[in-house]
Amino acid sequence: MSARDRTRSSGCSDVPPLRPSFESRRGGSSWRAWRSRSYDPPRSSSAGTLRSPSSKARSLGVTRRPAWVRSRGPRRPTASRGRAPGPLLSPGCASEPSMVPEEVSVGTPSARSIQDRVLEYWERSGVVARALELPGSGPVFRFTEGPPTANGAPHVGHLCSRTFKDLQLRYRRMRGDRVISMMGGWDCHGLPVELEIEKRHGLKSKKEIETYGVERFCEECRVGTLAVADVWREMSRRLGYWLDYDHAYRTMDAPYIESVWWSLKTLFDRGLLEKGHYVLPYCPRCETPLASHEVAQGHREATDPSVTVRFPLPAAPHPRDLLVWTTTPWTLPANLLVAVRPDLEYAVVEDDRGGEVVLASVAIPRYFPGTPTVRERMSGRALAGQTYRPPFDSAGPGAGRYRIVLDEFVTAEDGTGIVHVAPSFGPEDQRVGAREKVGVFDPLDSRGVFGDEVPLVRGRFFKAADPILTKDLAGRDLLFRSETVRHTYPFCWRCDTPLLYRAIDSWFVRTSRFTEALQRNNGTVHWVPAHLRDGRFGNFLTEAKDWAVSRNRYWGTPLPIWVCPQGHVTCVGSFSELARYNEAPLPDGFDPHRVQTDRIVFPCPHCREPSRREPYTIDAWYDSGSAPFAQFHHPFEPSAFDPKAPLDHVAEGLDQTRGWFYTMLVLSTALFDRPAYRSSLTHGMVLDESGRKMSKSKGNVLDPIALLEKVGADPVRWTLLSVDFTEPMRLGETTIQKTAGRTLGTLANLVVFHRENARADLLPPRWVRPTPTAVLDRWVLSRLEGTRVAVEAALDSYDPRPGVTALRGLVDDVSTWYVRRSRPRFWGTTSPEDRRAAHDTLSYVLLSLAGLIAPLLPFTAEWVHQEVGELGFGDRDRSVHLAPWAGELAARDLSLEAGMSEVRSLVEVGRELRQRAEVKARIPLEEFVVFGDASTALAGLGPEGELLLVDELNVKRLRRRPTYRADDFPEGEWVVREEGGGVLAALPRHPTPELRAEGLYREVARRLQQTRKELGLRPTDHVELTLAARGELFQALAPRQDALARDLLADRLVLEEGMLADAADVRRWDLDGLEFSARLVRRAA
RNA sequence: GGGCCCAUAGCUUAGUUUGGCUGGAGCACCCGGCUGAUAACCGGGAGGUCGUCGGUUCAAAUCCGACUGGGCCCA
Repeated sequence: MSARDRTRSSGCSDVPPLRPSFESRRGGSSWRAWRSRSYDPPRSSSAGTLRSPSSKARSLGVTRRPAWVRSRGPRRPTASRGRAPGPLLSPGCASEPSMVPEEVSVGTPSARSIQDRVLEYWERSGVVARALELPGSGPVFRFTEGPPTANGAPHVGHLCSRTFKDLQLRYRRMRGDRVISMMGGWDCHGLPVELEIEKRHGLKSKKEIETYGVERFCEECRVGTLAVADVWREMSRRLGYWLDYDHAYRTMDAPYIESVWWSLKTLFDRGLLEKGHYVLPYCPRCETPLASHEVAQGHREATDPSVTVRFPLPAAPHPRDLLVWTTTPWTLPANLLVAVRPDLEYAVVEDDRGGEVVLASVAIPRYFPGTPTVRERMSGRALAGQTYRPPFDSAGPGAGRYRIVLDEFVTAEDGTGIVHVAPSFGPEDQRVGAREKVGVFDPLDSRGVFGDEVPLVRGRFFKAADPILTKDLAGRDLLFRSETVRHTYPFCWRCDTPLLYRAIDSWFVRTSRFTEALQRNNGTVHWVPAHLRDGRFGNFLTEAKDWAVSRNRYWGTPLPIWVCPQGHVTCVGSFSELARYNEAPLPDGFDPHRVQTDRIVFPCPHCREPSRREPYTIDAWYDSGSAPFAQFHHPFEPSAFDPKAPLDHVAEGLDQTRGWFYTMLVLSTALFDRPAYRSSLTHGMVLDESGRKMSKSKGNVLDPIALLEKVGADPVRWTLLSVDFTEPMRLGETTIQKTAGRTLGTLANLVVFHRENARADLLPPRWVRPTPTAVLDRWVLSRLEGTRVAVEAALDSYDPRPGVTALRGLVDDVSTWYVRRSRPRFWGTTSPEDRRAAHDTLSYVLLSLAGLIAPLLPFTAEWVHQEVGELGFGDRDRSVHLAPWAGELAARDLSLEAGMSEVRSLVEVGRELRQRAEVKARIPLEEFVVFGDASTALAGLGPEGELLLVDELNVKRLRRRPTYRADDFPEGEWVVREEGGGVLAALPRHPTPELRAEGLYREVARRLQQTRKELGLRPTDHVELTLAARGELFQALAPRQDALARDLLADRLVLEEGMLADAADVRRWDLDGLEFSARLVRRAA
């Protein structure tokens, strides 16, 4: 099935209205039926979201406000208990005391249990597939999943890139963009796969592979390549990374390869694909050259020999030797020339055995401690042309060999300023050798082993030859100095074998011919972080070297180039073209991989002599760089691919600047003359918690699936979004708990609060925009809208961090101010209308918030959406991830937000004053006085603002005064807070006796409530209470017996002066010296 | 040797583009409060040479330069 078919088959016509409309579901039996459906217990036992209520837990919810208890309807049974719901009361009956045994959901579910429940819902209801099939009606958003190597296990770094990719995909889907495409992808070719198979069969070289059988080998590669695909899918599932894995593209599929062939042919036709014989990094184990971006992945610290060798000058009047420095003694048998820098000064220095040595003047201190005798000084130019005796005679005589030549590449920063040139083993060496026409000499075979030309080390691996050669030089008195050096040396990025540079036949993409176009195209890319564009990545482009794309290997896209004995080159760009050249149809089910393709020998279109395929495969990075078009089998099938349109977004780790980001840019520039992507997000490496790189040898590798399993996906996501992801970041359980726990925990608590309070009498959730009047409501909605704007701007600009900061602030404000200040409203202490308003506002805020966090925290968002929206995880069409992105959510009122900030800072001032006056919060004070500007700012919020302050500070009234006069607030009676040279606010030092009594009453009531709770009483249980107190406490309680009886649901209350005699059921308290005791028993029903 | 980036409290960070009120948060810590979000919530406190030095400026975490430490890349 083609991608196009997939898009068409989405069955979009039956997609329901996206925004769940509560109104349309209200009323009548459908509402009730829908609700009861929501009680269906989760099927999976692990999906229990809510802890089983313990006996203690069930007893919570004791009340001191009977009115509230009476107004409260039946609670929902806990889902985890799986019981059928009790009879549902209509809203009209809700004011009657419930006859249904109450069960209380206690505690806030963990991120883990939320995740389990949500995953279960998504999978049961097919939400993922539905989201991926959303047709979209907006602009096209182009995306390509960078194909991971399908046989390497994912690591935690992949969690990072996938979090960023997923949030864009979710956001764009919610915006209604047509996302092209969400296909998963697998990078199936190349050394990683081959290595795996080699290991499995103990194959150690290409020769052994050939013996084993190339066809068998490739077949095993094919089968083995997706061995860990399931691990990747499981990681994605747990992370909530939604991608179409059922239709993932695979770089080994014939249509994919055909597209790659098309691109190679296009490059070939444009003269950008050519064969050359150049010095390349070469892996002797894999027996193939590598590209520079592959080498860049494998530099490592290593210890190597550092030898300085005498190259005698036979023509000199005295014994005189050139001093030549190298860290690769094994290249010395291949030496053909020595190079010096023309304008550099060289010196002839007396050595300690009466001879002379030649080296750069600046290098003398490196080799001679004191002040050696310098016999002569000359420029490098003057040395040129002299011949020397090579350290080994392996290469034999040849025209122009063993001369001193001039070249600017020589420096004297290290070594002696005299460089040995082995044209087969270094890029500069090759250039110089070619210029001097001395030919090449390469004594190594394809496995890096010395052959007969160097008997001393015949059969030795090149690295193993170093000590033998060095020892031999020493024996012949040619070793001037022998040390070791620690430096970075390249190793094969897959098999960890030390690489060597050697001249070899290879096919090249002539990247160096279009570096300007690469830079131009890169210049249009929106990079996050921005500095990469002109910094690291930009610099890399200016130095782009030709790309060696051919590999002397087996399992890969075969290079579609056939050559005849006359040297005519035919590049084949499609399967049908191949059949045409071959003058016969291709076999059914043609597999373009090596064995079948290698068999095809066709008559050369120029001379009819047999053309055979160049026996190379290509760099797997070329495969992945082709993904944007090859996943669509472009240009062979009509598809959503547009040659003119770059991808809108890519996101990967920093290492991919050299990898996928680079090869995509090269190919898009060469093929389509445009950038490959409009925006690119790059994240740093993920380190362990102590900041070390994760590595197997250190044993600090975090398994991504285990991590998700343990702490949950959203905490991981939130952590990655909260830290500076552009730099290396530490990640581990502790970090995640610390970083993500707060916001996610608070949000979950808000939802639970909403369930336990706002929804208590079956007020339906509020999906539509409320029209608030209360100042708190207007304020929180304004904050919500501000947050929406910030999140949207952040996601639009591909850097989610400002949005994350804004969301964190909103959650904090809703919890610590809106809900806290609105609590009495929620339990109906104010008025039914106000209660409704608070409920509507909170449910609207939470539902809207669910939408805003949906791209970032898909699990939490779904849970909030389902819980607050009372959807019960029942309706597959009403996932938050099928809902559209919100437009304007509420009116923004910046002066209101500023005024509220003023109130909140005044509250802090008031609390500070209370603390200084040493009056507990529970004891009311007469008034709070505010002066000057603060007073004016407060006035802007009107009486409601004052009320917030009065309530929060537990004072009887607020007084606003334009100025402070010391006489009015004597120090003995007032505490004041100064600020900016004036007095900001004042608070009485002492409560009035009446207020103190009121406070004492509340102290006692609170402790008795606690006792109710401890005795396991339910909120509706009535009690009998006997209470005894002395002195001031008795005086405070005596006039408040009715209130106490009401608050505690005490049908009988006896208050005595004195203390109750000790007994098992008598409790005593001591309030700072004021004692009281009580007997509280449950009244028989 | 060249280039890019990072450095704010014990930890994670906002503020740096566009210089300006005593540099904000959260976690952890200490003290206190609340007890119908409770293995939660709230307040207060302590904790900062904004890596170091120098420059520009009336004014620098913010702009410029050098250095130190760390990360990455190239050679």
